Amino acid sequence: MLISINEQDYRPVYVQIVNQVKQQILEGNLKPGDELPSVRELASSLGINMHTVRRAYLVLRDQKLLVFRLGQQARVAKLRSRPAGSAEVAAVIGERLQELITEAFLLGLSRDDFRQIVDKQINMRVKES
Amino acid sequence: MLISINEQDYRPVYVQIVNQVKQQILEGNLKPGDELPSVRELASSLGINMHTVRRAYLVLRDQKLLVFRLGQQARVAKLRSRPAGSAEVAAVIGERLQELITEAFLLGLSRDDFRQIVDKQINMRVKES
DNA sequence: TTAACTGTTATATAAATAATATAACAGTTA
DNA sequence: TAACTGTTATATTATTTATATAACAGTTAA
Repeated sequence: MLISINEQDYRPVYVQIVNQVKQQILEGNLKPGDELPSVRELASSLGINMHTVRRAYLVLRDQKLLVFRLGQQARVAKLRSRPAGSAEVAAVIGERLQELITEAFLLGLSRDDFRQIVDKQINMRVKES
Repeated sequence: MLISINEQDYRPVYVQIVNQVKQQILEGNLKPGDELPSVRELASSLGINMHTVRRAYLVLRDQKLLVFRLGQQARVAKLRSRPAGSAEVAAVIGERLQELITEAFLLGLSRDDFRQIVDKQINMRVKES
């Protein structure tokens, strides 16, 4: 599994891991039931502490993306669709999107520039929606 | 000027201020040359320390969005267009967008859901692009 | 000139978060 | 049994965030 730490990234290491695992799941590189590398293994390959990896996994478990069984490695959870969210989810995403749009426009991008990037990113890595 | 601190927000207070000032500039509520509230004034109205506000202002100055003159309040800078960025800017925005898209899709949104939110947010508060 | 406001600088400290370090324990698997 | 899982506990370090005080220099208006 491809996970890497970017020293330049201002975000905590464990957050970077969380995001990358999510990405892998979305891309289909990690499918429901797949085992994740053990916390010790991933930690040693990244040159970081076991507990930092564990923290990332715990976040993912809280978000129902991973499941644990005692004595076994973490696995990707069955990704049940979450129809409940739609309205609230849209609100949350919308809010975060607004900040990115602000950023983009202040950096000189136009509406169409932005929409183009959206389309590119949407079609790039996503298996199916 | 409307600035508020959200205790629930996981981000540092100074980052929240930075984002909200950017938003105000983009919305046109703050125009080039406009004075910002003094660090002491904004701090006291938010119930936080002067230096926390100052830190936010310094970030905005580094990003060329504010200008300072000794003894005077911070002002909104002339927002010169930044044609230099386009390619790299698109890359940066695209990267950040990808994470948001990942998040959205894992929460059950469809491509069209997402595009719809984009359009809504793009047209909502932006004066002109 | 004074008074009251600016941002600036310096220093110190507190609080919270992030990351590491060790160690032992319980369950799983071969 | 041996070697691997995650789990729990505790302690420590490092970094970031935020606060607290105080003094200083420039601006502005009375």
